[in-house]
Amino acid sequence: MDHTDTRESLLDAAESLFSEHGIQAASLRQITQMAGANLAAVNYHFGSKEGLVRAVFVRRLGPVNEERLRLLEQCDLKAADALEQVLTAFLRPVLRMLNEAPGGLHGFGRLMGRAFSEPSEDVRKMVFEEFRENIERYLQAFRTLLPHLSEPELMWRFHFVAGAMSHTIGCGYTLERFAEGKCHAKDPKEALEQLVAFLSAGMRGSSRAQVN
Amino acid sequence: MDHTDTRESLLDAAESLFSEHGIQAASLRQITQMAGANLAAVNYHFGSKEGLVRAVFVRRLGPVNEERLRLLEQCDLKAADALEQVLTAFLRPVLRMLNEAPGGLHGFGRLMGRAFSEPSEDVRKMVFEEFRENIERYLQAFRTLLPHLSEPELMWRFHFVAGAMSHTIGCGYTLERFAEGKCHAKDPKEALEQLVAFLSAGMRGSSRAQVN
DNA sequence: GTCTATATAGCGATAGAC
DNA sequence: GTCTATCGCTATATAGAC
Repeated sequence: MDHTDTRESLLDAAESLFSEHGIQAASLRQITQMAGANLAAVNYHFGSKEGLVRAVFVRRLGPVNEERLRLLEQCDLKAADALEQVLTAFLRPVLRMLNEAPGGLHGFGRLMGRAFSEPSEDVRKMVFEEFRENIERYLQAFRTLLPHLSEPELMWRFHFVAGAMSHTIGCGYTLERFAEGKCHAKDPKEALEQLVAFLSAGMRGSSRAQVN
Repeated sequence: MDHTDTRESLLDAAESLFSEHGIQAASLRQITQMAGANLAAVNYHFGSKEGLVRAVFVRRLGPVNEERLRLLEQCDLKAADALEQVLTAFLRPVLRMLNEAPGGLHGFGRLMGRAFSEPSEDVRKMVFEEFRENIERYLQAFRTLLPHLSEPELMWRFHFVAGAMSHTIGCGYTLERFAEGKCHAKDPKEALEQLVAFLSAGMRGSSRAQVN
């Protein structure tokens, strides 16, 4: 079998099994069996299980984060709906990727939803680094659009944006379960519309709520 | 050692190690060693590792969810800040519990943040069931307060509320990392204020954002 | 109720033939 | 680049003495 074919088969199988069972629980034996490859192939191509994990994330997140930066540059920050434009630029690439990737929300989506809270320090660090440039550039855009927000408020609100996105991606099945057909968590257009409506209002909210 | 002491020690150790290493990766050997108990004690007291996992979640979530229902009943749904009151009733019990539990955000918080996206179907089902009554009662309150929202909009927005909460609880370290001291993710008062300000604005947002 | 000892099984990684 | 075979280790679970 060709070098590239085996590599890709291993990535496909790993993504699928990491998503379904978790990174820790998916064994190299299962992965290589599903990929139709030999057990030793993982260490040959990726050095270790850790290397395979990294490659699985980078393959999907690399293009998404590049597209995010491209779309952000195309936003008109002077427009009345600039906030909606920026949020859409942030959210659409990942929703599109999940819609196109095999397995979608039930594949890489579930894995992605767990990425930030993975027990493994190495995995979390890697995913965070993959997002660092996006975070800085988008924070700067929000700072420009919402100059009345204090710096901590800005950080918190971007954190909540990430939370809503992450939850939508990783826990869509929860919404489906209690919505009983009223919502379509797997429809990227519906998800994007609902996310942008909610998050733009949240970002624009007045600085302080009364909490007793 | 007394029956209750061993049981509680096992729950404490399990909570701590599940939080740090993940449910799958924390072994009964580590847990029983930390608890000062014998390896066989887990199977004696909880039947299996699965039974121990369930007991760890129920011990913390039971009281939180009861308090949520109690606080919801005390909300004045006719007040101008009714939405803020309801959101506070939903969020405060879990933030208080995390502040008081040993380890706080780095203990049960991290475990809690992963609960909805756990690979194990059994764990997810159990956690979801633990929340079912809360979800139904709070959805009803939001339905009353925001009658202009369509049913799917209501579901989506409650989903986003859960996402922001879950992310705040489980991924506080992410906020701390990129905020570089400007936010205090572990301060329950600050977290609650920021959450309520953002989420109440999001819930009140107009129905449809323009998405091109 | 708690202990030791062990049965049974799976894991990641690697050496070395082809 | 792919294979077989195996090393060294850890896991959950349980049987049976105390």
